[in-house]
Amino acid sequence: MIREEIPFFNAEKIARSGQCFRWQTVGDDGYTIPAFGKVLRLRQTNPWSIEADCTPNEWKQVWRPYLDLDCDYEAYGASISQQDAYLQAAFQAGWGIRVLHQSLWETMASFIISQNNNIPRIQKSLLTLCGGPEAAFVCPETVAETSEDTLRAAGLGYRAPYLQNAARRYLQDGLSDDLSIGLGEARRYFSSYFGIGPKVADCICLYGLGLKDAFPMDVWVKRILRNHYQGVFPFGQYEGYAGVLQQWMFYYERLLEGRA
DNA sequence: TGCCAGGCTTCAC
DNA sequence: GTGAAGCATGGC
Repeated sequence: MIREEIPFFNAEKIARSGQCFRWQTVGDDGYTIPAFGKVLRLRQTNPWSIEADCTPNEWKQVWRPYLDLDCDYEAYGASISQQDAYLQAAFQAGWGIRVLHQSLWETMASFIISQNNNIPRIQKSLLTLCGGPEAAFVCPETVAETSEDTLRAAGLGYRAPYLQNAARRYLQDGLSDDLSIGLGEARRYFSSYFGIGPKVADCICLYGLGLKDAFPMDVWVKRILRNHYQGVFPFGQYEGYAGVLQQWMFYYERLLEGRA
């Protein structure tokens, strides 16, 4: 059992932040977290500490990187302009939300399915595809060989061929979690997939590759930029971590609308 | 019941 | 390059 104090971590908000779709709640303060073929049981014992049921080695090798625990999120928050009342409020509301570093394939598949979709339905489709809440994430080999009709039956609708195509290219191009690539090249590469556009490509860069300059613009974020930034976010002030701010704003906006 | 959803492709202009 | 239509289907 791991017991650790973490200065900036809120499991409940992370689970509701729309970056992962397979976390399950257990009781009031517990979560089962499937990732990288393993399942972690994690409990938030108070606002600054957690318990997790894994070995110290697995904690260090798998879960600390996945939860991005070596990154100083307080410093990101402290850098927010005092003049930016909206972003300050989003930081307060999103306090404890870290940007998960997920497996590349899981991120690709999850966010291909997410397009023009709602979060409960994304979760349901992934549950069906993976075969259970704690099952390993469906692998690209399986998706590549599954019939399009079967994928449609999992609730993917018109996204079924997009996912199948992505699985085949992932395999053909020999992708893996070790992929090392810059943001510009990654955006161009993933946008070249049939069914992946600018938004999903940025989700892959941010959550799957840990490129924190990626800034996924979905309908919520576009609305925020319209209403609070005259349509243009000040990326220049937040070089290297604008994607983290995007995560807090996304969560905050949905919280205000009663959706988080 | 109708609108919406962590958008994208296609086609007209 | 920009804008609108069409897409599947459950959630609210």
